[in-house]
Amino acid sequence: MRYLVGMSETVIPTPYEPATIEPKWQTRWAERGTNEARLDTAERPFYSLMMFPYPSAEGLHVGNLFAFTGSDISARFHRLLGYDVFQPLGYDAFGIHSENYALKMGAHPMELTPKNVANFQRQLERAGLMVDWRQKLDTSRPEYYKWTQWVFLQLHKQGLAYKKAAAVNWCPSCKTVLANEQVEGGTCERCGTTVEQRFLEQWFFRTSAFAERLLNNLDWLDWSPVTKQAQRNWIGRSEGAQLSFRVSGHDEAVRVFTTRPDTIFGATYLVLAPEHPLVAALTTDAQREAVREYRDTATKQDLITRKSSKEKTGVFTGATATNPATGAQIPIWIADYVLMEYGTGAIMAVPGHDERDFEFAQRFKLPIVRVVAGPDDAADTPLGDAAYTDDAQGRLVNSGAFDGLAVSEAKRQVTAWLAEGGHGTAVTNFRLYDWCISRQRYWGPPIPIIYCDECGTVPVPESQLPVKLPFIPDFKPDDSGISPLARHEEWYRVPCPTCGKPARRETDVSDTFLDSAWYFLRYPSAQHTEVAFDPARTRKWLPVDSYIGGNEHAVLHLLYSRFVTMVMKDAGHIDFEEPFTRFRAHGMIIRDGAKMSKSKGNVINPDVYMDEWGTDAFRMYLMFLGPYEEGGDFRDQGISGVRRFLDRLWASVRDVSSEGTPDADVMRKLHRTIRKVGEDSAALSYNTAIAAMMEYMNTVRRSERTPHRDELLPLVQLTAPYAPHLAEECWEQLGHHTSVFDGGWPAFDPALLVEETVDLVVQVNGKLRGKLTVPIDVTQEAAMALAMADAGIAKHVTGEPKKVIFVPKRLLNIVV
RNA sequence: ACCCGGAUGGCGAAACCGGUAGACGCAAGAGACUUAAAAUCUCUCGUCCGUAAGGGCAUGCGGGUUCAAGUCCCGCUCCGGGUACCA
Repeated sequence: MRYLVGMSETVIPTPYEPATIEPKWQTRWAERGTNEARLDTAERPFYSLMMFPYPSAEGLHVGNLFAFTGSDISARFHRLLGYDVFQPLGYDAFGIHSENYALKMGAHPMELTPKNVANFQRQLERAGLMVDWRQKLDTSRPEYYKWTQWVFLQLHKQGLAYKKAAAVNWCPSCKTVLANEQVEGGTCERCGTTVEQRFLEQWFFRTSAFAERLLNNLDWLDWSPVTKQAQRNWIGRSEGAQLSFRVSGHDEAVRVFTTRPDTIFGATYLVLAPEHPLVAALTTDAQREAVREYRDTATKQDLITRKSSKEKTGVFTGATATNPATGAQIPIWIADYVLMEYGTGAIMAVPGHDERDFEFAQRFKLPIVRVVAGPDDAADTPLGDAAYTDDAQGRLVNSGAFDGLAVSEAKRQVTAWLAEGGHGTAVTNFRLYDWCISRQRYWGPPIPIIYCDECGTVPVPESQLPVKLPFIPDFKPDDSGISPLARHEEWYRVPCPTCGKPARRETDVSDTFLDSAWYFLRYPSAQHTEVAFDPARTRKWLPVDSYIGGNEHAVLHLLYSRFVTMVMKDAGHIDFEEPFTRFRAHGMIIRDGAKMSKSKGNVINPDVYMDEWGTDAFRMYLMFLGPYEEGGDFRDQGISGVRRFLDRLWASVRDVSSEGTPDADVMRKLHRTIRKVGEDSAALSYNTAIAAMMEYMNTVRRSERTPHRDELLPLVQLTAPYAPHLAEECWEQLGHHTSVFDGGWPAFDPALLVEETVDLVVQVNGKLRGKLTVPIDVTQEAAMALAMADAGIAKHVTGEPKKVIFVPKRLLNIVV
């Protein structure tokens, strides 16, 4: 350090003051349009997307900032690599979150939301993100939801939007229908109230028709494996057979889905879901009363009791069916452990080889037959107190001609045999169901449909969009189960667009997930008023090159976005069917080992930390506290280390000299650091990239010389994605007049990475006994000779070595 | 129950393909500077035995493979997330 406090020269070190330089650069970026992408003329477009927040009144959460910063670093890094990076951001402002908050505060969402958005905007601008704010979106603005409604109409046009009465999850507290995804363990995801069943006419999208395609494309998408796995599980493909059981004395057959057609010889009864349409027809007079009673309890019961009680219940219908394999008459039962929503709503029960059927059969004293034997079982080995479900080892028994076959082979042969006899076919079944998009709420885009007595269901003509959400003071839902809009005749009474006769609007609004299922298509064209997305812009920027977000959206948002994109492709609006080429799931920030929540009082207000430490230090700390894709534990003390690094960088840049030549050892370390930080930044290993920069900073300072300009300038560039304000300021200090982000990424010189010597580890019997500094290309013989010349090593080697393992550049292991 | 993750010093964490376990940072201790404190700088810092040299033990637990295991295999325990009677 050369702070000469004397008469001739006084250099007063300027301390690093984020409070001064951060606003300075934010203003300058805005003035110069630094963060704006060349939307029409970009040569190497790179679309960097982060999940947009819903603007809560609490303001920006650290979790948001953690997510955004990680994406921002990736975007800035790509820009430095020479890409034209477009990084937009907006607000997912519609939806139950916002509406519930307004209800709680006694405010109106139409007034509250803009305030929350403004607050978020203020916080986000502080965060120093490289966002092109010209393209900002707000899903609750008519300019946006006009096109959300347009998206609905495209689906409707293709027959992919339909209406049906469905049992829905009804939250008596939120007074609304919930998607299955919003129900957690039978309770409302938002308020924890026990969910009930109700029947309502709902709009659905045919997501299930895309199940196979949604599944197959996962094979080639560059996504985080965890996210792909979550989607695969959600789509839930299973192969099996659909089989028919003829009902004795009736024309009907009961169709069942099974993944174990090989066990049909052990099917000793059938079970229908209580809601199954055949129940009434099959039930015998003697059983009618018992069945009616059971059915009533089951269907009226709320979902939590029905699904959480493991105890099996059911009732006999009095009817029997023929097992097509054995010819036996088997009883038909109804039980609520069979779900109407999955498969055919009916099963063949094989108690010997299915745990649930086993339990049920025991309870109701139904016959249990073994048709699969394990390697240690004989055909008549009793099953004991559990079903035998091992399909990898089992072989068929008591199954006529199929005895002895392994399960997988038996599945094929039995299915073929049954198909020949006209009893069924092989089918693939999916767990994925259609997406219910109706919400009986206020704060969402009205579904653009009109009901006319003459013309039926009429889509609102595109020219009449948007169907504006009116300002109504009584937006609160009530338990009538209808939308608040249905109380406003002046709004819903409209002439039919086709015949002009009096008609009425659909009063439901659509699910928030529809808003976010296409927003990435809108960003590049956010200012276009005539189209949802401009064809040229879309061709240039989409699909998204990099999408980073939380894995909590693995199955809903990401799946719906993929679905909508496929539909748009099929409709000819775009020429790709997968919206996100690369997706990475980031981790979650916890505090003191627990998720942050208001009730635990461990919530972090980013403003406080940005005030105290500066935005750059806060950003960098968030990235340093753990692996980005795993998250980490937030600790207040941890920030000081990152801030110290920035202080040191600042001080070194102040001290820098252009005279003389840089230190050769420092330069070697520098080039290794450039390579490491580049690789780690690309891989989202931000914590180790930062560690490498710190290490290099230490090297520079420990050389105890005035740092040379060439030693520090590249470090400033490496730091830029992480601490953009500081980097800009240092870059300017070092004599530049344009943005550091237009200065490129430093290249490393491979020649400087070549090592001449290496530390060779010497082990005796696998134990570390010494280290030798040897030429990089040392031979085994030479290394051995050097090792034996080292007394500390030689004393462990008694007699002739039995074996010597030599790994060049790494180690020598002498086995005695 | 099932499907994913994860478990490494006092703490957050590193460790490419099996090859020096603990990089980087926090906290702590000692020292320098200071009237003093803060800040800054330097050093120490897994653990046990030993004055030291040196040696033993250590990556949730128990086995195994290997010259060599945090890393691979088998069997568990605990924690986090997701799904949940999916036939």
